[in-house]
Amino acid sequence: MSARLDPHVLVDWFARNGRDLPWRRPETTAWGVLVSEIMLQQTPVSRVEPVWLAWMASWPRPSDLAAATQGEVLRAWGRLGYPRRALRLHEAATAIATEHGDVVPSDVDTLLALPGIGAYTARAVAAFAYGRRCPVVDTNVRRVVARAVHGAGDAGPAGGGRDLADVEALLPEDEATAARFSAALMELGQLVCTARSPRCAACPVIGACAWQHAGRPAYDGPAKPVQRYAGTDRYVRGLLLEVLRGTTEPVPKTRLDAVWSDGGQRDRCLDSLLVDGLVEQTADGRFALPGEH
DNA sequence: AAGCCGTGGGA
DNA sequence: TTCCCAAGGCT
Repeated sequence: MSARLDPHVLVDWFARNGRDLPWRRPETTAWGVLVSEIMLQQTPVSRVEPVWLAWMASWPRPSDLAAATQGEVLRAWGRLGYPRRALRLHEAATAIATEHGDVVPSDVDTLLALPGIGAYTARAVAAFAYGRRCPVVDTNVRRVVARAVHGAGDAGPAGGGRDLADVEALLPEDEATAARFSAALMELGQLVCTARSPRCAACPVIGACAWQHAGRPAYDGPAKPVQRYAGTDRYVRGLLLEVLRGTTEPVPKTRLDAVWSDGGQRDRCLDSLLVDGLVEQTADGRFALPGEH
C-alpha cells in the first residue's frame, strides 16, 4: 500500500530545490510570465533565458511589443525555433494592448481566446502569474502523473480530458498552495522524474509512487512518432529564414536559391513562409521579414 | 486528429 | 553518429 501523494511534501521540496529562473522572481509581471511560457513551448530553459531577458528589456509591456514591427520581433526571436510563436505573441500583445487595457487577462477562457495560447499556456499564466487554482498540465506533469499515479513507465499520447482531471484531483484546495504545487510538479518532472534515467533516489515522493511500487515497468503504450528534421521542409524553412534574419535589406530570390539545391522543395517552403506571414515580398520582387518595407 | 511547425544539446 | 527530446498549438 503506497502513501497518498502529499502536496506539502512536494511544495517543500520545490521551495528548497526549485531553480531561481528569472521569470520566477517576485517582481516579474504577468506579461513576463506569458512571454516566458510562449518561449518555453518545446524549447529548453537554457536557450530561453537570454532571449527572455532581452525581450523584457526591450518590451516590458504588451503595448511595447505591439509597437514593434514583425521583422524586429522575428529577429529578436533569433534561433528559438518555431518562429510562428513570435508572430502569434506579437498578435496577442496587440490584442492585450487594445482590448484589455495593456493588462494580461487572468481568466483562463479569455487567455484561451488569444493566438498561440492553448490549454497549457492559459492555465500556466493563470496559475503562475495570478495564483489561480487550476490544473497546469505539460509534458512533465503528464509523465509524473503517469508514473506516480497510474504506475506506468511514461505518459501515452496527449489528448482527452484525462490528464486535466487527474491533476485537478491532486490539486490542493488552497489557491496559493495549488499554484506552487503545479510549479513543483513541473519542476519534479524536469529535474528528477525525467524521461530518460529518472533520479528516483532523489525523489521526495518516492514512497507514494505507483510506478516504484509496481517495480518500474517499462512503457507499454503506443510508440511515439519520431520527428525527422534534416532535409525536411522545416529544415529548409529554417535556412531561408536564417538568411532574412541576417539582413535588414530585402534580398533577391537568387540569394535564397543558394541555400538549398532542390528547387521544388525550396519554392514550396518559400510559398509556405509567405502564407504564414513569416516572409514578405517587396514591390520589386525581393524578399524580407514582414512589416519593414 | 495525426501531422506539421525549428533548433540545439545530451546520452 | 544517431537518436531522443524539450514549459505546445494549430489545422
